Amino acid sequence: MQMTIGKVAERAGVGVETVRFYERKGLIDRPRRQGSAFRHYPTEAVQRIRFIKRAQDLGFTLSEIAELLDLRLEPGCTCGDIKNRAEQKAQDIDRKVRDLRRMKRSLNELISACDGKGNVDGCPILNSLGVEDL
Amino acid sequence: MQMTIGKVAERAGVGVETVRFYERKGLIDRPRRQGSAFRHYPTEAVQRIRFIKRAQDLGFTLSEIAELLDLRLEPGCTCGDIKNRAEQKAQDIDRKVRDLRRMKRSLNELISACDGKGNVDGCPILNSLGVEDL
DNA sequence: CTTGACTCCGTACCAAGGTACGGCGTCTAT
DNA sequence: ATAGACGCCGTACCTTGGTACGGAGTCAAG
Repeated sequence: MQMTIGKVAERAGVGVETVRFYERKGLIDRPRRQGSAFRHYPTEAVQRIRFIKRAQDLGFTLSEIAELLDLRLEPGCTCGDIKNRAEQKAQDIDRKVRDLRRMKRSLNELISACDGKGNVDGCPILNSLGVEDL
Repeated sequence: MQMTIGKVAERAGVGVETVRFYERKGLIDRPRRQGSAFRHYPTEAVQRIRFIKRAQDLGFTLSEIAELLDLRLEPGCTCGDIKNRAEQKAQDIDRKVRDLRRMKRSLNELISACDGKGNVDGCPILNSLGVEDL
C-alpha cells in the first residue's frame, strides 16, 4: 500500500515540506518512484516520521536521531550502544535543568530585593545588573 | 575618556563585531564620531555591554534586554514594571524546567527498560519509539 | 613617508528545524 | 479533454546571537 508524499505527511501529522526536508537530511530513505516522478512511500515511512517526532520529544536533535537510526543498522551494534545515547541525553537534560535553576535562583534574588514600588531610578533589579552606570 | 571600539570590546570582554552587532540591534547608543569616521565611546558603553551580558546570563533574550533598557526610559515606568518582566522570565524558566523534567522521566523509563545487553533487534528503547515498524 | 594596527561598511555565513514560493509537470474525475 | 488538486525541484527565507570577510580608510609611531 503505497502513498504519495501528501498522504504520508498527513498520516504522520507533519507538512509535506517537512517530509522532503527529512529526506534531504537523510532521516528518511528516498522512496522509489515507480515510473512517475512522484515519491511512493510504504506505510513504514509514516512510522519512521513518528519515530523521529517521538525522539524529538525526548530531546534528541535531528542529527542525533539520524545517528540512532544509522547506529542500529551497523553490524555489531548492541542494545547497550543505544542505551548509552539515551543516558547521554539524560545527562544533557540534567545539565540544562541545573543551568536553568541557577538562573532562576539569581533572578529570584533580584525579584525579592525589589518591592515593586516607586519609580524606575534606583530599581534594585536594574541596579544589580549595573544599570546605574549607563 | 573616550575609547575606540576595540578598547570597549576588550574591556567588556566581547568581540568588536559583537559591539557593532549590539549597536545594529539598538542595544547600544550609536556613539559620536568626533570628526573622524571612528566610533568614540564613553566608559558607560562598557557598563552597558556588561549589563547586556549579565541579563543574558539570567535568561533574557537580546530583544527582551532591549525592552528592559527602553522601558526604564519611558516616563511613568515604575520599578514594578521591571519586576514584572523578571517574574515573567522566572515563569518562562519554570516552564522550561518542567518540560525538561518531563522529557527526562520518559527517557528514564526507556533506559530502565533496557538491560543494555544483546543486539539491537528488540532493544526496548528503539522499540518504544516505534522502530520495529521501520 | 611608510608600515602596521586599527577601523569602516555591507554582506555573507553558521547552527537547527523547518516554512514558503514559483513555475512547472502529472494525475484523476467529470 | 480539461480543470483542479496534487507533486516536482531548487532556492530563499525565518529566528537567535553572533562570527567572518574583503576592500577600503585612518591613525600613530618611527
